[in-house]
Amino acid sequence: MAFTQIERSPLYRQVAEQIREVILSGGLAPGHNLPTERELSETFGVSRASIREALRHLEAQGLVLTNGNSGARTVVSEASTAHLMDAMVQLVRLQHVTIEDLVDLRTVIETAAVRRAGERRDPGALQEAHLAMAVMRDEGVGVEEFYAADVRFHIALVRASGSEAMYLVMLAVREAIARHLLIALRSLPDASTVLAELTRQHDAILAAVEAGEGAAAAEMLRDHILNFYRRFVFDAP
Amino acid sequence: MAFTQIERSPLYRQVAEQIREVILSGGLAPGHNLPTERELSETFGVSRASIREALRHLEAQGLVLTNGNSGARTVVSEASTAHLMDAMVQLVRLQHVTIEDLVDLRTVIETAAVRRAGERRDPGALQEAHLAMAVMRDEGVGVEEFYAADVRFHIALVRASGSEAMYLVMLAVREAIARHLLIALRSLPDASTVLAELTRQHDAILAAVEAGEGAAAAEMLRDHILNFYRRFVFDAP
DNA sequence: ACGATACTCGTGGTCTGACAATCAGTCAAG
DNA sequence: CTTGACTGATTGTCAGACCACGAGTATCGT
Repeated sequence: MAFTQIERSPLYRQVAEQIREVILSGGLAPGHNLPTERELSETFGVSRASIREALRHLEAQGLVLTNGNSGARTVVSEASTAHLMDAMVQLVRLQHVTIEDLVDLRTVIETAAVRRAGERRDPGALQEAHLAMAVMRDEGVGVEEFYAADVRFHIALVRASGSEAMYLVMLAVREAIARHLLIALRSLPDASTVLAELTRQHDAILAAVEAGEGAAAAEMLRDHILNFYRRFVFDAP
Repeated sequence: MAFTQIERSPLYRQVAEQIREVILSGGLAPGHNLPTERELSETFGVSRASIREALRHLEAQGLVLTNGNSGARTVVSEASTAHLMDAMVQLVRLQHVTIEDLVDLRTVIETAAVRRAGERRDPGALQEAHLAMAVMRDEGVGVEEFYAADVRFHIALVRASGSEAMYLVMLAVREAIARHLLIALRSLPDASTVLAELTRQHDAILAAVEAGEGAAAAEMLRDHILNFYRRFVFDAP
């Protein structure tokens, strides 16, 4: 008695699974061409239609990418964070995760990152933060530009922590939050004074990081984030 | 001079995008049947092959799901975290993120979560943690079972924080780490003493949370995680 | 009247063969 | 040396067909 349930999965899924495994195991390096659809069709012994469905599956997972044009080979994709961000955005839009939760998570990750950034003082990433500050300091800056610079600033801080994982999750979280944040910023009555205040806080945080005072920077950052959301986002649905 | 790149996207992508947007906007509730492929083919004015490729795309994104068997309708999926986890696992396997980074992120999130859990003391989630502890306390428990219970324990702690976002990211991070952790556990020379030590630490952490001493729990948790990885994982590639 | 059996119909899964649009070469003409 | 046309290969798309399967529905024996 060692009978086991027969599992039936469609061909396209089996094909996708095999190709995925090869790519993840490094058997197919990023940037290289996949075999042509007709070749795959022959080697797997299934029709080209099934191969194509498998490729669409892999495409959605960000593992291969097609140029959209006819006549261009399908290629193994570079490791990309785009669909991680998509996945998170999706969960938010499906109401599985609330904005409050995301802001909470953002605060946790970002304060921890800033604390580390204070110890490392990565000049490259901090340089990027300074560039973003320059944009925000500009008097006549529009709300959209300011927001873009704000994201760059905060992302640069996390990147300065040296943790790729935190950086990734931050990207995803920011993307998921973006919509709400922009709405809040656009509906500000006296935008310029608020933006100036945010800029001052940014300045202080960045200075603390560069002085190696990570803990102080983290403290300011927490207030910076929480105050903003409490004042402008959560009350304005 | 305002030329913009001409964008050409295949039909299957346009179809997928439209359907995706409808689902995310709530126009198609989870659990409901999608129109049949032949109907979709007619309403979009494209062949069934293109419709199917679009469906494979959505399937990979976790938005729809097919029962695998023929003769079963395609259905709008419940919001699921599975492909968020997949996305993260993928990035790790493609060497875009190191295990050290993930452990770092895990520590940050988990300590923050425990701190909150100490304030809330969610009885349901803590009950789950106790159940996991019972398994780990069993003398004759195997390494695999212990690991599964360990994951349940830590996940329960994060869930007790009440933050869905942290819970999600923790799930993904744990999944991505799992492989390495299991290898480390399996290769332990004197497993039972190590497991007993881990269990004692778990006990102390859980007790601190239930006593409302979140900060103390967070401190112990940090040591618990970092010590383990330093001793058994990082040195044993 | 009622439970079991057989049948029909619609669905997704798969295949085939075809054609169009496009790209990467090659190669001759200016 | 550049330009343009030609060739072959590749992806994108289509129409039409068939199969396996599940859910009703009708039929039949009791």
